Amino acid sequence: MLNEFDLFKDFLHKQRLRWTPQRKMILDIFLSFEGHVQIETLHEKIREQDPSIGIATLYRTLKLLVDCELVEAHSFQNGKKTYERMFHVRHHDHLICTSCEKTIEFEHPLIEKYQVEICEAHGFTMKSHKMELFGICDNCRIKNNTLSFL
Amino acid sequence: MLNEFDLFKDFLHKQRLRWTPQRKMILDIFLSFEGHVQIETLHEKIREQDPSIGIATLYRTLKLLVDCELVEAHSFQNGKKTYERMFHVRHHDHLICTSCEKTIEFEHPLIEKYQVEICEAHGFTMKSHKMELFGICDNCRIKNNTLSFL
DNA sequence: ATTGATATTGATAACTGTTATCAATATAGA
DNA sequence: TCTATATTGATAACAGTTATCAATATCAAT
Repeated sequence: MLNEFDLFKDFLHKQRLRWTPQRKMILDIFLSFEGHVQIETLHEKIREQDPSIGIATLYRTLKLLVDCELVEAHSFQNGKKTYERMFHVRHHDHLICTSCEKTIEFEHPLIEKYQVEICEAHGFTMKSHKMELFGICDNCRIKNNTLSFL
Repeated sequence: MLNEFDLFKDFLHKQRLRWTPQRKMILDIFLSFEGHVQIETLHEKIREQDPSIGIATLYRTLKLLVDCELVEAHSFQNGKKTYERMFHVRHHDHLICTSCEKTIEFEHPLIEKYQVEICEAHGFTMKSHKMELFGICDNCRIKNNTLSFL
């Protein structure tokens, strides 16, 4: 059974790149997080373990991990990128309460199917997708109704 | 019938901010584009009409337009933001090429229907949603295949 | 129309996240 | 062990964006 380390090693080997302690440590620490991770968060954790590792190496290694498709990069409004594990993780979407920020994860096979169809119809090869539904959850709705009498 | 200019004026007035020729011109030029517009594109067009307008004013005005919900800001991998008209525009989702960043807008009524169902099933009242499909467009796929023979 | 408080402007310095440069060092195949 | 070369950390450079500031424009009150 393949794991991320073997996949990364293979990838490096095929590209005639090298397996180094720094790359091992960065992958190790990256995998210790779940969901979207920021460079800053990774950098802090890495410094704890070994302050001698430079920030450039972190960026370089993440780029390699993206190249070998173990990791996906996302951009957000504040200009910072986040990195997300892509291997051995089941895809899911998010339902987000705009009032209390509670999030629920869900999957919907039919929606996934249509997404692929849409991509194909436009000549795209789909790599990933992101769907976020924003609304008001039961709790908040009831709370708001109650408060509106005040 | 309200238009963008009136809405923006109202918004500024309520916030005790001022209606200026620069703000008018920037909104005017922004509306002359469709879909996603980059700061750079706007800046070029503005310089044609009035080279004295500074880039800072452009950024400031766009921020105001986002605040009053006439415009939505998006971030992409290359670190640049794009701005999208949000008023008098039918809701749509995005298909984004991760290679050349081309975006295509689409709608899918069935997906919208399922989204509502999912929200209801979790006791949410849906307010809005965002769906982005990431992939490789035809052009980039062909280009990459060709280059891989070199 | 004039006034005056203050919001806005353009120029540009500063800032932030990321990438490129480079000399010293580490890696891995022979 | 040896050697070609990939990698490293420090830091300069870079790009997009935001903050600063003195001069100017706006607009409500007069």
